[in-house]
Amino acid sequence: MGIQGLLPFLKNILTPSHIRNYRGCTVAIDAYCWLHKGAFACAEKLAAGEKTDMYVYYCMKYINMLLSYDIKPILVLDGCHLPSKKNVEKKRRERRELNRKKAAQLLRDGKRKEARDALVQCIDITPQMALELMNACRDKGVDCITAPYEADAQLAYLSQTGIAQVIITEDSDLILFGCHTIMFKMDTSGAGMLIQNKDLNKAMKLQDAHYTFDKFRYMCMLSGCDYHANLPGIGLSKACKAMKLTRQIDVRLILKKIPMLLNIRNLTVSAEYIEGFIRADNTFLYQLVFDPLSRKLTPLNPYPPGVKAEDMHYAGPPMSPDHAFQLALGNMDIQGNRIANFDPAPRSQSWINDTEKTPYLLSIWDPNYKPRGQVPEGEEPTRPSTKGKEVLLQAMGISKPKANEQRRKSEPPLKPIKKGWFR
DNA sequence: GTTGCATGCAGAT
DNA sequence: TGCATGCAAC
Ligand SMILES: [Mn+2]
Repeated sequence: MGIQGLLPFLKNILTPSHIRNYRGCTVAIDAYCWLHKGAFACAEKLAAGEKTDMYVYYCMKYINMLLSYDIKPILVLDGCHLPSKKNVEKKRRERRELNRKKAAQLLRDGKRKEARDALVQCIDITPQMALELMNACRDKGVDCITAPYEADAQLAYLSQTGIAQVIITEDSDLILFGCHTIMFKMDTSGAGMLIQNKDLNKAMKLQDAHYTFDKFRYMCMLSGCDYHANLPGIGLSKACKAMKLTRQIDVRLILKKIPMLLNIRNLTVSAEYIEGFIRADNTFLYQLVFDPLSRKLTPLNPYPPGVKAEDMHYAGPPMSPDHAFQLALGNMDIQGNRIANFDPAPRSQSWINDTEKTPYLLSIWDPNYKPRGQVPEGEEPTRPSTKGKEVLLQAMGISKPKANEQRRKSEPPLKPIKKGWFR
């Protein structure tokens, strides 16, 4: 459910943009956003259990648009359920169940229109539906990766490692996870609203010297997040005020001072609240993700000294490397059943000609793949200006290059990757 | 002004 | 997977 009211809170730094500004770049997609919207196009059939692939076509409409702008899409899907999110998932299940019953009653009353509206609210995206979309994408040479846990953290990892220059989502949580550049509300034409991590201090109206990304994240968490409730009566505005008033950096001390900072007498911050807050913070910082290059599980950010994955089961219980890899490829469902036999190896044959100069256009599973890196200062890139569509498609193993295509010289390297440089 | 909660909604004909 | 909006209450 993200952070309630965060996007309106950030309206000052949300800028209209178009995905064509990222020609030649890689864009990672929060696939379940599209899947859920696409499922509305065929809600009756899905609810009735009939076969339909209308939701696949809905998503491919976006994919094809991205390809038409010479953009390399990476589809990112949600994986296993996160212990930290137990409450939220329970709420969602109850909501779907409520709507299922409501639909049945309305149908008995003969109110077909209302019944359909309720029915629409109880459909769920199954792993089989996600697999159908992955197959359709792979037929077009589009990379897919299933996160070990939340797609949120996986997308942030792709952003921070310079694999993806833009993240496409509808979920405000992605901002807290530390993505550099996010496009919200992108329509089928490619228009959307862009937000950049480097602008967050402006939204809080804090000077650079006093701003830290930690403060921003604490502000959001104080107003309530999927992993932890807010303090009663505290929303984004008051949380922002509190974070502006303190120069403290210790989370525990900040939390204890909240009633004083906001001058709220009958507000107590229990020890349980503080410990829950820290677990939630660790879930944002250290949730397990899958690194496609090393093909291993890794925390989104490096653990502090002395901390191990076993210490943070709530941020994703560790799983075996092979399990994580097969899950990432979409070959294994979250229960551990084998559901496909996709082998990324053959794709490395698409390593030809100009892809030596653009290894970031290869499949992320290709041994020769290299991330493109960060766009300097988070600006919308103007390079490469006219790299032909043929190069991208060719690199992705789709079409042949034109015989007399004019070639640009190799581009200067972009800013090297430096994880966490913005903190 | 800010929060809390209930309600409606996402596509396509 | 999520957001927007309206309105009552503090
Ligand atoms: Mn989320």
